[in-house]
Amino acid sequence: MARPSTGLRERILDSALRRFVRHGFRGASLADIASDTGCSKASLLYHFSNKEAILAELLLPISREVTALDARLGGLEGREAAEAAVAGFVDLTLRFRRELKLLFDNLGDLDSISELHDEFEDVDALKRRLVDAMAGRSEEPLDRVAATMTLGGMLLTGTADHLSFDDETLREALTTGALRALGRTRG
Amino acid sequence: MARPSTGLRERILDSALRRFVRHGFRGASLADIASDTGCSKASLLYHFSNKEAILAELLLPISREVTALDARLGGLEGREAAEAAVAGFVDLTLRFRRELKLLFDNLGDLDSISELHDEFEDVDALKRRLVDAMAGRSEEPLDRVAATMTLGGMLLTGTADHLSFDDETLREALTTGALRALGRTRG
DNA sequence: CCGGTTCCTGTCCGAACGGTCAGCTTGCAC
DNA sequence: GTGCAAGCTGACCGTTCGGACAGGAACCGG
Repeated sequence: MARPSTGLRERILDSALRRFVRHGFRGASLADIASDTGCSKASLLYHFSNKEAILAELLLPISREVTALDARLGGLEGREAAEAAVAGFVDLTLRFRRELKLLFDNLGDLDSISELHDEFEDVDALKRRLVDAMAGRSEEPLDRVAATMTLGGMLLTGTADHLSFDDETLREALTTGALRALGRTRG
Repeated sequence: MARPSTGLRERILDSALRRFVRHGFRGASLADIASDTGCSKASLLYHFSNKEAILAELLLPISREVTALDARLGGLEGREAAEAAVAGFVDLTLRFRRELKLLFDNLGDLDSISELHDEFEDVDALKRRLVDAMAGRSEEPLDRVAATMTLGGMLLTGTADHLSFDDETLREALTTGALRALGRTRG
């Protein structure tokens, strides 16, 4: 179970990510993560000041990427916004499959985690802006629902164990499906 | 907060559903639900044998409906299967918005809840069959990804607070979006 | 050989959890 | 009035959780 050769800290993050995604932040206990890693619970808390710090470190990279994507989309309108949002989100989905699910599945818990407040202040508002861009700034129900569907689909697709396709196939399928749902067939 | 006029049991279920959806089954405590309902924690456990029994009762109606839908789709193939799956799932989404999210968000916890085993034995397999039908029994990556996207979109849409459309508008938008994503434009 | 730092752990603790139980109140049948 | 069942509760219990802490082992510069 334990592979003492690699850094313990990295192995802790790896176990924690797996446990968090599977059982949720609250559902995964430090004892679980410790036994999965092959070290003691006290050892976790030597490397990380507390449980939230582990989550914060797992979400740090993707939080930066999501924020950057949000900023990039800020100046775009209509079709440009929609296509850029889809492309950007597909990219994030592929690069951070599990982290993305972790982020959005635990939205409710996040605002009680002070350490993450510096990174993204309001994840819910961020989500709304992403949906807004994906809908091409349209207020039409169909566009907004399609955008929400697309976002939800990405999250589910990223961690669906029954979708064992390689990255490029998945990217192609996600992009095509999203643009279709949004009524913006490619070309 | 408390409305003593209505039956306490119904109010408990109502509070529990809200709390479970917002914080997850594990994340919502009996004390939370009790204070939300306006009664004591002991009172909850007078009406329900334990915490899981509350969840079981909340999920009972939708579990029947999902199982029925699954059975109905069993004999269909191709385009028929896909369209029936979309129509059926859109219907479920509209009728059980929060319950549907509750069901799929807590898949991991469900198999440790013995009381629900009689209703649906393997929720994960059920989900896979639904995706299979929605993909029109196709093995193509695009179809399967689109089906997964559609399913994920329904779940997110059902509880998205920023989609305040009436039922018929939402039904139309969900159906159209799903069929588009699946490459089966209506007609 | 020695003092210090780094890494790691066993053990303990308070808080929060789900759940139990004796007992209180109310209402109703007789 | 009396007995009894239903509805409800405060107080309590065992377990599990996140976290604190003192100390051991290994390494290293002097």
